[in-house]
Amino acid sequence: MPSAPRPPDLKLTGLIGTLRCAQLFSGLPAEDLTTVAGFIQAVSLGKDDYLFHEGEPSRGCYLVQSGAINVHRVNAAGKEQVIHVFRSGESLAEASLASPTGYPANARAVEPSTVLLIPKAPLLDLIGRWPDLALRMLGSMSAHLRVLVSMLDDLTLKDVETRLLNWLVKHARDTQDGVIHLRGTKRVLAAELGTSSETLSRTLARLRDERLISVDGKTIAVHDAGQLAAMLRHNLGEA
Amino acid sequence: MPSAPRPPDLKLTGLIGTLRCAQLFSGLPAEDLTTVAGFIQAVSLGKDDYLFHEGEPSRGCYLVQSGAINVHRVNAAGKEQVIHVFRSGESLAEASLASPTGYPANARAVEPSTVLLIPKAPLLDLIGRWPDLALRMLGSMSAHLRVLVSMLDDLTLKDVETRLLNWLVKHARDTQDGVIHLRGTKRVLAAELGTSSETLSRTLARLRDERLISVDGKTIAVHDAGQLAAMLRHNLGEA
DNA sequence: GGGCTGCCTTGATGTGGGTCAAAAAAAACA
DNA sequence: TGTTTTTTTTGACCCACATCAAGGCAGCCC
Repeated sequence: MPSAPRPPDLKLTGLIGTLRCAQLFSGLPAEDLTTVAGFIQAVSLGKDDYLFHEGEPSRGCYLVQSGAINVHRVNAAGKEQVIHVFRSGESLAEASLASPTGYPANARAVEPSTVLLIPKAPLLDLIGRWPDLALRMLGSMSAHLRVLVSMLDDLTLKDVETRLLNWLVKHARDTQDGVIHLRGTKRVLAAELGTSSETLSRTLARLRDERLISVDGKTIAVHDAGQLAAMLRHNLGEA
Repeated sequence: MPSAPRPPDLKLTGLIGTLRCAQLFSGLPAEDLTTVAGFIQAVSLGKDDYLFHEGEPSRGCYLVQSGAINVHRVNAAGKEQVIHVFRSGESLAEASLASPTGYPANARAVEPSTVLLIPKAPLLDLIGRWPDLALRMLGSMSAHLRVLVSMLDDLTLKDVETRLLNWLVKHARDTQDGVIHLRGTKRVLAAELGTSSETLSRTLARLRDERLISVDGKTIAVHDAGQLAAMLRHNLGEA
């Protein structure tokens, strides 16, 4: 886990910019922002480097500056279950701050990334001076809880086609033209859906053959979101 | 959701006792405890009464005083997925405090219960004056997160034999002689394990043929819990 | 007794999807 | 540019499990 040293002034300015954009710190008075920038540490990760492992005592929580961090568990059978992929501006591992048992999962960079480590002690200190921060952290954790809860929902959706439809419908809503751009590889998406890249490939092909979507590299175009949703409802209907 | 009015003085004393025992408030100075007791509201629930439903705007978070509250989701296919059963002293729905989308799940009393509603506004106010409370709430949420994460682990325990072994080992621990008495039919157990009664029957038969258990009606006798556990570990080992 | 009605068990069959293997396509690198 | 490396796609195969269907076995009540 190498950390690249950089000219402190430039670094500081960049950091403050990043912090200002993160929902965790937006609205924090400039002077506090500088304080925060003073105690955070930038960490550079190469692809597949681990940021932390399950059970390790918590050093603090993290803010993704660039790249993508895959948070996952390895279940007793040795299979990796993706919990969430965090991208720039998102914060992770808040849960570990107040937990005696260390990090609850593993975190690994899916691509070269830089992450800001926000050490535990000064952060807890800052909460005392700026209680609003606690609220934001609660908010952020409640979002994570929601992610987990929705994963549970997804996992109880039986077949891969249904899970993929669900994913497509959900993500097509975030765009206006129904064109979804994958940020990671398809293998990562497959893992997120709890399947293999082969099966994902086949399922996408099936939907393409039925003219419901078109796929080109990392771009998936949803032709008719309504139709997909109808198909999803239909799949759920018989159970 | 009827709330029973009671003599204010006695009520107050009882409340403060409850609060002092809850990990959320233990250690809070007596005067603050009184403040809290002043703004919380007791709610009495009959069996199967709902405390809140998914999506409802948050009134605040809750502390179970007596009884048991089942927090669950209903997934798209209409199946109810239990997230956790909260019992006296535990707090729930902290996540809803900082979330714009209301409660993330449903909560229903599994038996007659009394719950303390801690209204949102004054609680947020108290956090400002006593930041340690925020930490405790973070801690409590991180515990909830862990529960969810361990549920994920269970759901990914792939085959039925493994899930059944897991169930047997867990339940055999609650008895001294290793004899488990089913409370529902085998079909219900099958549903709990996420399989069909036929497959459960076959799997039980297999374990019986290997002399690991014996089955007679609603009674399952585990001959050697250690051996089952070893088998479970073995199943998990290769994958 | 002889019919019901549930639950459990066993057999036969079909299929979703995981895995191995290898070709095809894209990206990365020299 | 060609060459390696990674990703994606396809094909072949297999297995765990759901599902359908047919008996056993109880406990019922008439």
